[in-house]
Amino acid sequence: MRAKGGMTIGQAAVSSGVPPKTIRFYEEMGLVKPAERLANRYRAYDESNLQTLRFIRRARDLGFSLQEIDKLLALYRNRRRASEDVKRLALAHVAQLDHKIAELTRIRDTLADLARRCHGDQRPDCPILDDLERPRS
Amino acid sequence: MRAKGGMTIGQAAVSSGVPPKTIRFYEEMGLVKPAERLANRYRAYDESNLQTLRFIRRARDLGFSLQEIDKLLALYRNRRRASEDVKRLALAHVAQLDHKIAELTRIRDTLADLARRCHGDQRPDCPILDDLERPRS
DNA sequence: CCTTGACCTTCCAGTGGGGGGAGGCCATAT
DNA sequence: ATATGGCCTCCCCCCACTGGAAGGTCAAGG
Repeated sequence: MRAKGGMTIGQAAVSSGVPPKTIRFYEEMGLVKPAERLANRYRAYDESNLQTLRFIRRARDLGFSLQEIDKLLALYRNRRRASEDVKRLALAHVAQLDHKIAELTRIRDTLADLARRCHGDQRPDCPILDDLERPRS
Repeated sequence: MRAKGGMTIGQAAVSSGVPPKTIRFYEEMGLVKPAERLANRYRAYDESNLQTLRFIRRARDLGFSLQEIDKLLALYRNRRRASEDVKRLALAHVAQLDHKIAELTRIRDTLADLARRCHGDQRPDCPILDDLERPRS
């Protein structure tokens, strides 16, 4: 079954860190181009495909969306890219992250404060429920 | 159409901050009990329903999942609840938030560092793409 | 009386990023 | 010959909604 540099989807999954289901999903979404097929219809992957999958995996770990990754891949493959374009994408994502972190932190502090003021005993009085119940103007 | 304390789903939506679609969704999910119906099959809401919807809205704003809100609502309605139980739910959620914030912050710092080291000009060299390309052990 | 427009109703589909599992083919080891 | 296990496609599920289509209901205006 195995050609010289070829591997099945399972091998590619182990080697790239992207599960088989997810690889098929990326193919269906058009994020990666359809894999070559062996005579038995099994998908075949080589080092080049693997590199792409690892790239995607790392980008996902850094929180990029699949849309953003699509753009990153285009830049990655374009030898005449301007690093300016990559940097702009990255900084936009940093800004998104900052926004999300700020939002979660605000929520976290509010909730921690409410919890701090809650006795946490057998009595029913609870500032947390009081807050949830209180109508907002 | 309007009974004394009754309002339509649209009025309830404005007054609670929960959109009509979402109210129906909560009903279908069993998070709120099915609304009373008028003769014309329109859902009817009173102050009590409104209080529940505002409670849910606030809890969602604080990042609780619908499952968690279901538990919070049960505690809210139980006059013999122990504030301990509410506090435990809240602190578990704070812990989740802390975990998420730490993760996002780690990603943010990694990405900001890569972007800082990228020239961001017309040249193709880019530490960000270099990082994404690099195989992980 | 009729139309318009703003409501309301139900049902279906899609979002993002996959996971689980059915039912069937293929490859290898016993 | 058969038992495993990997691969194939296909469809459904998750979360928490959101949008849209098709149709019922109601008040106001001409």
